[in-house]
Amino acid sequence: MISFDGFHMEEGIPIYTQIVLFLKRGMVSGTVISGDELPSRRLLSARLGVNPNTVQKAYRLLEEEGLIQSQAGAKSCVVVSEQQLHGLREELLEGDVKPLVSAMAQMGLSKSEALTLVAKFWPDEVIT
Amino acid sequence: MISFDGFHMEEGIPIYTQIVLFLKRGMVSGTVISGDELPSRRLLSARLGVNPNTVQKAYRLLEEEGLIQSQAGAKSCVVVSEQQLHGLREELLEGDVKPLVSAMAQMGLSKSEALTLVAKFWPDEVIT
Amino acid sequence: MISFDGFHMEEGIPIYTQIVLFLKRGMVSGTVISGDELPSRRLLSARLGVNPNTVQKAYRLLEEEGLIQSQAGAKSCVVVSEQQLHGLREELLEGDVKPLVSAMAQMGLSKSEALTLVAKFWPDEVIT
Amino acid sequence: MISFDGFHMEEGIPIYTQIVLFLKRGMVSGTVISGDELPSRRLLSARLGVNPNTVQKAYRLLEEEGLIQSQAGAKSCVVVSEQQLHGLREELLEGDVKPLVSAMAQMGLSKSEALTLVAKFWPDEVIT
DNA sequence: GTGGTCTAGACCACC
DNA sequence: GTGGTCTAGACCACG
Repeated sequence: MISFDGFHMEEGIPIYTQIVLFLKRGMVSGTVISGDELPSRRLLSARLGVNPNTVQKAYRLLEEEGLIQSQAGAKSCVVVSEQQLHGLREELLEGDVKPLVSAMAQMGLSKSEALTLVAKFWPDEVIT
Repeated sequence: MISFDGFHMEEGIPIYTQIVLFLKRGMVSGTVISGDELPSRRLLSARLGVNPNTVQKAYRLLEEEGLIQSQAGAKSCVVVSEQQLHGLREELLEGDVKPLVSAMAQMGLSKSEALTLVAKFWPDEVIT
Repeated sequence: MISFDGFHMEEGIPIYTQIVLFLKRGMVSGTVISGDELPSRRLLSARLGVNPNTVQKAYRLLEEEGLIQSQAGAKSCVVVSEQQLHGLREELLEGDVKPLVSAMAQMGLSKSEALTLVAKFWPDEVIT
Repeated sequence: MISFDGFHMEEGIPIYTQIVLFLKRGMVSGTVISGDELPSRRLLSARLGVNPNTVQKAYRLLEEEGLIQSQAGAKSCVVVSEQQLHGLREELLEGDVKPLVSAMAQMGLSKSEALTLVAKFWPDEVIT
């Protein structure tokens, strides 16, 4: 069962989009792999404090992309190919980094200032 | 008169929010300073291809934050204190960098991988 | 044992409702009479290709209307009085004919056009 | 502006389906013709006592069938070709008459009994 | 004022 | 218990 530890809601972005992104990022990072079971609509909606339909919409979008499979009465589970993973990685990096770079450039930051800032906000590396 | 060169719309974010952010970023970067005149609602809406009401909403929000002043029959203009600028800078950096760091960490990237990526996406420095 | 020959599912109407209607119509037509045994939930669900719970719900509704009787460990059977039959007939005819008449009137058909259409769709009379 | 006089809700059928059917029947009858304006989502939802989204769903389905056109900020209006009208007529008659015939046949009525019943329920012809 | 989207709660059929 | 659908209310961008 996929845990949603580390998930935190962000204002201004549709919740179902945040759920979709969280799972896609997990797939790219390898913490979410093919065969993993997704929490049910009810369980996750209770966990996140949102409506079951919001979770359902996220799952439906992922299913339309072919990243998960759902069957009535059975648990939904992840089914993602290596090829899809590669595409996902590109898609996510573009979507995350480009707006940041655009915003920082608009704020007049130089490349080195930007890198320093990102480094500053990066959480302390944990030795595991 | 403030130019909106470099402004480009992004899907999924309310347009008035994008206008507000563009102006705030300009203030932080120093390209938008106290006393600068804002284009009229009609002019800017035509320039951006959006509805005048959308521009109006952006201006209203900025005025409520005390960053611009509007008077009937006169051009709106920027009025931002040094103190406000400092707060703005923190607010914007937090809002831009934190989600990126969060997203990249979720994707399993290390700090150095993230920095390399940001550097890769940074536009070539222009000698002006 | 009541046969469900001639039963066919219709989309957009709850299945349990269709089962209830099928049996009520059989009672009105005389093909289902007091004392007739109903197929077990398991048997009928297999026969119709639906879930046993769906059959159970249909049987429960009929029992609440006093049209059938169920006893633990025994076959359910039909128990319907002459008075109930009369009421059923009115209820079903109203429920079936009124919407049709309403729909056809909305479509601008005259009474005679409507009758011709019904006649046209009526299956060929079978000599038995 | 299309009037919804004569519309009455029926239990057990999705409301948006009833709205779609009402309009389709109007098109077939000629009371709803190309160019007619539809009431706005808000107006009709208030008129019928339902949620604006329910009306919107009906309108969206009709638009996907190419029977009406919607534009943000403008009234939705009917655009239906002669060819579509012919197909609509067949579709509606099938959908209305077939279930009735099926139901009456299940109740053991003969063709002539059925016709008599339909005639009996038909509203008195009005001389206009 | 218009239509479009997001979030929400209840019900249904099914395992 | 599961996923799917219908109805509902608030917000957004737009004319």
